[in-house]
Amino acid sequence: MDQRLASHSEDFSSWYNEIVQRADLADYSPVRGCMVIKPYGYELWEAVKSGLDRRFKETGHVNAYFPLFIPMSFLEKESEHVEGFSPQLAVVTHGGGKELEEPLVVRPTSETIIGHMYAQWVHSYRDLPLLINQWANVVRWELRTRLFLRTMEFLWQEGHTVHATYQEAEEETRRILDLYADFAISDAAIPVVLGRKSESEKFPGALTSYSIEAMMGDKRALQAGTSHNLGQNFAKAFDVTFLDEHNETQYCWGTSWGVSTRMVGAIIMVHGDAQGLRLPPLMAPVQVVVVPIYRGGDEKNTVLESVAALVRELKDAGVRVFLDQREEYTPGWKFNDWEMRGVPLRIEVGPREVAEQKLTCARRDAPRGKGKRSVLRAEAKEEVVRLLAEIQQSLHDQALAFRDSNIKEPKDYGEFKEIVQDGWAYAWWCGGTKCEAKIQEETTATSRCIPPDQETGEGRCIYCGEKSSERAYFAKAY
RNA sequence: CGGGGUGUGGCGCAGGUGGAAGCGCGCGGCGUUUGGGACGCCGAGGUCGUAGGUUCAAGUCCUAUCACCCCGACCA
Repeated sequence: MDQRLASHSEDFSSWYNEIVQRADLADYSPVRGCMVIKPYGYELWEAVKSGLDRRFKETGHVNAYFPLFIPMSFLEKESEHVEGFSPQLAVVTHGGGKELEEPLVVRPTSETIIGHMYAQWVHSYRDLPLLINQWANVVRWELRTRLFLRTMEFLWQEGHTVHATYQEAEEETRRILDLYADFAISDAAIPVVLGRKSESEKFPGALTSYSIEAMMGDKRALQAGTSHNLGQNFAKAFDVTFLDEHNETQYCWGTSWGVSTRMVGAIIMVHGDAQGLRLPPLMAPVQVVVVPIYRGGDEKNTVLESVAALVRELKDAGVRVFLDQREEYTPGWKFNDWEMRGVPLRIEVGPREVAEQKLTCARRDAPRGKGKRSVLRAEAKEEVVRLLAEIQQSLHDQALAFRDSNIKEPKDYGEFKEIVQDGWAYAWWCGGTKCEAKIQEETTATSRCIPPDQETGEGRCIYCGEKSSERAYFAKAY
């Protein structure tokens, strides 16, 4: 096998496809567009899950599970929703050897079936808010797929809440958006921008959609999470009503929000470099790999003994550490292998280290060959914990610097067109669907989101020149 | 669905004008090795995407078909 990886800077797309497979994250399935998530990749997903799940619980949400199959008629109850999703539906028409009276849709998202249940569960303002999340798989018949970024079946969480007022629903939508951003930034070390989606980019059936957007290593944008204010659309379609304090029947106000296995793709594409993955310590299945180095049998015993104590000590400190004792590979081979798998910190222990009571630590976030340093054995625990925190921060800072240096504010449309060929544009925009469609047609870039709380002001739409009160990010997106 | 490309051991590939299926990596065994992708010897592994056709003879030529990948449109 050619041991070099496709060029990160020149062929990002191939680099991504190769690294996903070579780092053992996922594999292609026999079914087009689907993927097999391998243990190392699944551990990454589990890190995403636990980071989010903890935050959901802290904000009062509980988990539940709704069925995979949804009666076709449910989808049809909300017109924008069915229009948006019908091209992407997988439909079961037969079961038990017979044609079904009503086809069952394999859920592309669960607003409808959850709306149906909520109609039965909610009666009084005292039942509100209802804050439920589910971890599930969904299916969308995508035309063009890519491991983790867009597969026909993917794993995600979908939160579905109902509230007594518009205000509460809007607050929930924004709370979750902030929660997503906090997870992305603090845990995944991905600096995201957040904001409102344009009319054409919003979720089918929503009043308002918000998203977090991240810049990948090739400067394209990736929507890494969405939060929708559904208004009363689904409540009206499914008759989700409650009696308020004045004994009057009201429709509930709903939200829904999701983050998927795509987040794993984002982690790969934001942090990866020419050598392979670079995982933020908080996400990394293996935070520290220990590579023992020895020649003869005597050395081996001494080194392994020393290393065993080190591993125990780090484990006790709560560090996810792996001892690479494989006999069939040389240390050099292991260095490359673990660099490709993105392990944040590598510790090399040979006779030299044992004799000097030291460790050699190599940071994955530093340029290749530059991150080695010597650490006193006695200070191993403290140093490792400190280094991991430093690496977490450094990966974030590198991604932030990269992102910010590739976002530019165009003065005119000519400049805009150039900017979005290789970066993001932050530009005044009238918000018009026509302008956006034209921009997409001429540049293939789309609006990513309109940040809230932007400095107020007035400008001219980058495309049509009309007076505009808001700016939006525009970029080519995945 | 439009445009481009590729199908040959597990992976990456080579196989002008038809004439006994090869190379590298990986894999198994034995031995020597081990501080940035070690080496030697032996060995296993392929109905050349599929179906037709031309021919004494097809990986190679013709026809059809399928799959996958890349670039767009749909999308988390």
